[in-house]
Amino acid sequence: MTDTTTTKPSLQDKRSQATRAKICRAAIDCLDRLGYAETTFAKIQAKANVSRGAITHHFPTKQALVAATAMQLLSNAHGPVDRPTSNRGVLPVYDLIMTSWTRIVNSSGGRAIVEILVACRTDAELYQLLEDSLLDWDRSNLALISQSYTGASGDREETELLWSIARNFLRGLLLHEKFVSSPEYLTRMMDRFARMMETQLSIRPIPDVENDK
Amino acid sequence: MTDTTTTKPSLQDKRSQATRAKICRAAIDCLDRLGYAETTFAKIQAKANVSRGAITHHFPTKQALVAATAMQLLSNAHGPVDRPTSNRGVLPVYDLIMTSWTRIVNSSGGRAIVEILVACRTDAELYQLLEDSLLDWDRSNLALISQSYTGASGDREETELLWSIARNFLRGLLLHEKFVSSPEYLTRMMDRFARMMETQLSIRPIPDVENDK
DNA sequence: GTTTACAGACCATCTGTTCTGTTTTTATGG
DNA sequence: CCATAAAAACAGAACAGATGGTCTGTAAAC
Repeated sequence: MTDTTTTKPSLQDKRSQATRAKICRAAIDCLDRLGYAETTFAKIQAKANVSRGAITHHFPTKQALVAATAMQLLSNAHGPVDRPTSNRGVLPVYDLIMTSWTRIVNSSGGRAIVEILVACRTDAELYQLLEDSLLDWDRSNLALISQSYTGASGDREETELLWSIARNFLRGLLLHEKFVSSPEYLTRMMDRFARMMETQLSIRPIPDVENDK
Repeated sequence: MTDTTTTKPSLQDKRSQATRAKICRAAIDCLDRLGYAETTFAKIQAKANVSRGAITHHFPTKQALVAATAMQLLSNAHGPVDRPTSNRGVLPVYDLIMTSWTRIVNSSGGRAIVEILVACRTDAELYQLLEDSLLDWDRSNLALISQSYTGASGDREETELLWSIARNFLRGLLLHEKFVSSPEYLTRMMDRFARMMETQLSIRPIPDVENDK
């Protein structure tokens, strides 16, 4: 469909991708505010200011639309791991956890992703569309982390396990957020978890850049 | 509605609560297998073998039905904390985590609860019905834990924070379960997390039962 | 005989999808 | 360069099916 060989960003493709992006952006907002079930064609249409026909033209089915939205979200979700806020060096473990929460998980996109993950559990069609992509993202995300961080044992799987644990905790926290007794309690939970992770995970010492093989 | 003063379990009340229980049981099954949105009156009706009228008689709205189901589920969700499998003494921390996963969170009821929690985030009416009950459950659950376990500092809030972290991790794990690369990886995650918790949480030493004040 | 538990028809509304036009872009050919 | 046909992007009406909620009727319990 879209030419991946970087030959020509033809006018038609540009227009097409523009509305496609508008639709996905509206979908993210709906998923965040309304949840998967209430994220309907009508709502997206109204939010994105596009016609019904435009949506159905680009996405044959609701699952296809959500799947496309998920893929776009995932590419943005490598965030604080990919580029630490300080331009040189790697984020301390404590800040990594905190930033992942505020910038990634507890954001509009992060909440949308959780809605999609939950939907995948019971929507077979959506699951099938996303299975491979999500497994790939998971792998690359873990690989990215183990480039900059390491567990006490130095084992790579150890690092990946710890980061998986952190991610799952943050996602679970999203479900609990509305039922936390006070906002400060949530802050303390985050702090306690981040301090616990500090004892298990640390920044990987400089890998001697020039002779890495 | 139901007489809480334990005066008379009248025949009518018994019949009423029987169908009510049948409906809730069917709702749990639907929530687990189909998710909140697809948990419809028709599906519940078919699964529970009751008439449409019976459902609407007991539960005026879908949110009321799900809220009632949630309350019933919560009372069962104190599980391994309440009664350890070994008849005397308290479960080791490692086993507490493992049992909570297999018996509570990753069970039909546990998955149903997560569906409800997710729905609460975007369904204002459902949230309102459950807000107080869920906060109460949270408090009593944390209180129960800090009776049998304690963190390194001995501080009660420390214990509660750690257990909250564990619960949120387990719930997050539920969302990730379908996208884990292999079942063994999930086992290793559980093991790694449980071992990490072992270093932070421990069984509270005998509280000298007679003079506790 | 009055209240409660249940039964089932009824309905307005919404949802995903399909289908038929219309406009814009692109490819073609002179 | 322009004319023109084909294809793609978009617009919006139409529709079948499902869903939550209401309403009337019936049997059981009190």
